[in-house]
Amino acid sequence: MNDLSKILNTLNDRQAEAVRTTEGPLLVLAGAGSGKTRVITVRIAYLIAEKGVPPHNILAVTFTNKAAAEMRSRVEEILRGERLPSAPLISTFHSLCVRILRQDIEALDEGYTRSFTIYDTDDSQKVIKACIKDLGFDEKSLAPRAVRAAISASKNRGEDHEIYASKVEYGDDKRLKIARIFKLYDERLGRANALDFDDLLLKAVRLLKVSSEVREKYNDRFRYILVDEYQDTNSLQLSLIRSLTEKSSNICVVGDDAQSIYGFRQADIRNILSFEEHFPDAKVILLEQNYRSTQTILDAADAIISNNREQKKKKLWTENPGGERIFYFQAMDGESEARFVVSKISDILYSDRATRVAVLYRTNAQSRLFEEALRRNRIDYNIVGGFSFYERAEIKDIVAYLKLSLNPFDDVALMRVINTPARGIGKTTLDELQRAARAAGGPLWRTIEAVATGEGSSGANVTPRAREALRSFYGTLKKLVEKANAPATGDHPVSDLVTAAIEETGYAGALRAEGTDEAQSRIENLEELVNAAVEYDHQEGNGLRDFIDHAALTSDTDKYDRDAAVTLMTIHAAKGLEFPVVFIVGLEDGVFPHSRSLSEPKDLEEERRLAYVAITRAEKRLYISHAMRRRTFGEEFASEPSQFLNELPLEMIEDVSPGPSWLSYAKGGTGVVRESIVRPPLPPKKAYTGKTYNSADAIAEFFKDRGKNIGQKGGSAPSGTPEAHQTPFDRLKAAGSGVGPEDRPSHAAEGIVPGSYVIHDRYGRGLVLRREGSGDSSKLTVSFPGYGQKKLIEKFAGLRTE
DNA sequence: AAGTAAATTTTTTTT
DNA sequence: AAATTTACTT
Repeated sequence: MNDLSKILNTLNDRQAEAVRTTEGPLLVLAGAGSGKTRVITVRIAYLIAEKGVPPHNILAVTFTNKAAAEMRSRVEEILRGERLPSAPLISTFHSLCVRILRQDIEALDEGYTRSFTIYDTDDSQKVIKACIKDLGFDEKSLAPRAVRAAISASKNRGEDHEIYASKVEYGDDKRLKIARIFKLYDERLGRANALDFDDLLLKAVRLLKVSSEVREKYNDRFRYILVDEYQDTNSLQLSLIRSLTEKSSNICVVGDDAQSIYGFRQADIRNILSFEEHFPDAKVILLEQNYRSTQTILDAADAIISNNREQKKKKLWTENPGGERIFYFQAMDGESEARFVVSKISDILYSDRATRVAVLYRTNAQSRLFEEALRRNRIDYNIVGGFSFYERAEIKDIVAYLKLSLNPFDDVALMRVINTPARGIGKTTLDELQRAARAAGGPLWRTIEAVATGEGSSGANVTPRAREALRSFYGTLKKLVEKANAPATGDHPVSDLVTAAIEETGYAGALRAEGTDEAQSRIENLEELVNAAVEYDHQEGNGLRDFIDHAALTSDTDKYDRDAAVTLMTIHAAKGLEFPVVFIVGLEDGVFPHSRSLSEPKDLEEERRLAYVAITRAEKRLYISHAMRRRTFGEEFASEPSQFLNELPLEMIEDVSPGPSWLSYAKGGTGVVRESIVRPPLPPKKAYTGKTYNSADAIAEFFKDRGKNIGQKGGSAPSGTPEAHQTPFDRLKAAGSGVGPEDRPSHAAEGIVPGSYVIHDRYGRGLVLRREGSGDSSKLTVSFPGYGQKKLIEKFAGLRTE
């Protein structure tokens, strides 16, 4: 009996069926922790070893490099010892498209050549910014960022600028402008022989549509296709898959609609829900047995997700024991939350050095507090996301030189390095060059060439000094271009080219001359880049182009070290991973769920799925925490517990907060009245300026206020919410404004403190952010979803509390 | 043209 | 609070 059949025997019936169903369309609906990756990897091995499918006929597509790398190594593990004639292609959607386009983009006949450049988000935004400026539009009303997002969304729906323009409604001035920017942007990208991230998909899809020859070629090549995380595919990705499966229809997709969390990238959950319509005669297999988590954790996840309307009913079950309850911690502020998490991590690592812990947050910005706390305690950690190696300025500079050496028409790269290091080519000169290039309708490089060589008319009027500087820059770059394009016989290794870009451009020289610590660390980073190139030369050695593509398409997520004891990352980045111990932090309304998701029920459901993903990462133990106050943009705000907390059954939560907490309130309402229930109202934000309850003064203040409230007889319960029928959420919310249900004042006005909600006749429900003044002249700043922040005179606004 | 001070912005989530 | 962009000197 060989290894593979041994492995097959360890699979459950459903999993084995998914592996053995190799022909025709197959949808595997795989719940969290149901052994999805195992099924995919064993299936690939099965196709090769059992069915005799040549490996290069197999394509597996993932969303992230991390997932692709993981899959590759696990397939290798299973097939260890087998001698294979070729390797299956396991790739992300984006690298697959790059691969196709590098081969065949010329068949698209849109003027692009195989040496096209890839623009990252940053590059695109620069082009868009320039477009806005050149069209004479106002940057205030048309933020480059927002325009980029609109264009990207359009492209991900498979719509180019013409379709976008055709959908603009009459009189919609803003979209009309965006349509014009969109058009100009695409023209400029075309002229620079550049594709943005979205174009990679868009053009590949179009190429397969336009050229039956190319389509046939890849249909013949990829006879067995697998797609991971299918619930996250968008319409472009669906088109791509459909084009590639015209002949074989051996398409296996794996996913979980409950884990669809990329709607913001136009992922369309209907792709997985309608798979059987898109691919007739599809077979569907459900994987519902969870091997990862305790029953408690699954129950918690189920409790959250069952608040969603849109979902395919699935019931996860496990043979694992019930396990511990979920630990809950309420922190005073973000810092104390981080201290709690780190002290727990410290305990956990002390008792079991081999365990792995993850801290999961909604946004990257939240990582800082945890990093600081971990560093203070000298605990090593691994952070995923945020700033990646390839995003560092010095790395991007050198990569820009390298990109230019392959495609000098890349205007963005050219502008990036033309005066980096400083060569005396200033703003005046650059403006003039850009103007001239635009007038000539050609790339910047041509204009510079004309100025530097004196051949032809550049149309640019530059000072003699600038001309001299340009001549020298032109010479430097020209040499780099020649080196990169040297014939294969005298081939330069990539590392040589990288070194040349660092040294011969004067880049390293300028840094050394600086002599600061920062410059030193930049030099070290560049050394690391050279090391990466040396490594690359040893391993793959597919030339400079591949190296640069790799840099463009690699996010830091594949730097993820699966053996690290402590990992910090966003919930998005954690998808597909599992950890014995998980901390979900920042469970506050506005943070998680994110404030931008509160107004649309659709968005809120996606946040809920995100919560589901977060919870189901945990194997044995789960901590959830939130802070009462949090600093954002340097200002401190009162924050409320996340509504998701209220969706958890209280009996499965264990409170480990030091004093009374929201949870005590919530539980108190179920019959147990604790003495410590009464808390002071949260003072208006102003009273805090600079102070925290850590300082002695503030603690004194705390007790002073506390004394006032104890024994105070509360008024009637808020209208429409009889106490007996309060939901846990209502109870928590009452606590959220620092006012227990018993203590709520009868007059609405006095209940309006920052952090509480009010109802306005016109704007509806809003969150009170700030209160200024008192009595008749008091003003409130209230944030109304859909209307923004409003400043209201309390006396005239006619506000009601809930 | 380059360096400094002041003003403005930043936080979803990712290839 | 930190980082980035713009406006002002030299």
